[in-house]
Amino acid sequence: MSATDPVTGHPMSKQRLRLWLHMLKTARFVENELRERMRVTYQSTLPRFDVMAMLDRTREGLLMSQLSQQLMVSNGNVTGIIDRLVQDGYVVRVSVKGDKRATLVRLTPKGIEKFAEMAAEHERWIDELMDNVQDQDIEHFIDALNHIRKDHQHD
Amino acid sequence: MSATDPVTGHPMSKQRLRLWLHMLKTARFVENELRERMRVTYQSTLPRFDVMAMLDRTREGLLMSQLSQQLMVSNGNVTGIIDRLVQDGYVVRVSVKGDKRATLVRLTPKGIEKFAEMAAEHERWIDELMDNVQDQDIEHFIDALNHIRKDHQHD
DNA sequence: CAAATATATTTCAAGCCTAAAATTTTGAGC
DNA sequence: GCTCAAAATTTTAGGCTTGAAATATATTTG
Repeated sequence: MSATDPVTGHPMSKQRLRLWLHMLKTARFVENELRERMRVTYQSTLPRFDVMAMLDRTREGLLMSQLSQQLMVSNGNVTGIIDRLVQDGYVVRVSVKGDKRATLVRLTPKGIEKFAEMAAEHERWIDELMDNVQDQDIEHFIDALNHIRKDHQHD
Repeated sequence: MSATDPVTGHPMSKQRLRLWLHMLKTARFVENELRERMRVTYQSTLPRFDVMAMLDRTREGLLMSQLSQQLMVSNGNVTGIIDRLVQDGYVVRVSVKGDKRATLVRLTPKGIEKFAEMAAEHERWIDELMDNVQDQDIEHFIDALNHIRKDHQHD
């Protein structure tokens, strides 16, 4: 039916499935930790943090469609998250002159300041959660991850 | 403040953050693909598949609390997913004699059959999505993943 | 045994997420 | 200018997810 591992004789698909399950479990573990810390420390969420991170990298602002594309989430989803960030005063919607359909979304000064604080803490959390991963491993690890998406995605 | 990489001079925390972002992106990509295929092919979802996979491994059934613990999701969450699986006739709730608080959850014959079909297809999907990952890499990859959870979790 | 505490589960409110439909605006082709 | 397809966004319905409160039962302790 398909390729088998020359050493173990197991089908490759079983190995890849095992890899995927481990990856899922690890990602879930880290995400659960980060979510909880975001909640307790900042009364915020990971999706909100992700959106703010994108906006922080492009201070001129981003279109709703650019946001959802970059974050790999649906359009409608971003609408709700931005609604709440606007309510909290971290983000503003700015109309795009020349195209009444589009909306530009930007961090407010308050949002920029808050994000800086959160990002620094977020980085410390990751550093702590991953303190078992040593530098020489990291590049190989990232290579392997990119390998998975190669041929499928173009970012 | 913290350790720096001897080669690049960058703080380790930046490297780890980069690793985490790549991992998140890759996991999200695979999950999005799988979700879509589950939806189109089986009119089902990944969370339902995960629950059925757990139940398939323990045919005598599992307690709600065991399910939520193993899957690393909340109690209330599992309640809803089981509700829908019961509606579809894939799962039954069985009362535990000797403890009226607890509920055992089991796959029905229909559920067992359906899961076998879905699992086979699921494995093929993973195999296809990860066809860039070769066998010699996989064990290192899994090691690195487990390294992250080490000292934090005990499963 | 009664009271308090712990355990198993469900319910609830709120946020996240998706696909699909609806809305509004833009841009081509006529 | 009109018509129609494409584009940007929001809305909607339904499922997933959480933490916290509620419910019911079991166990421990005084």
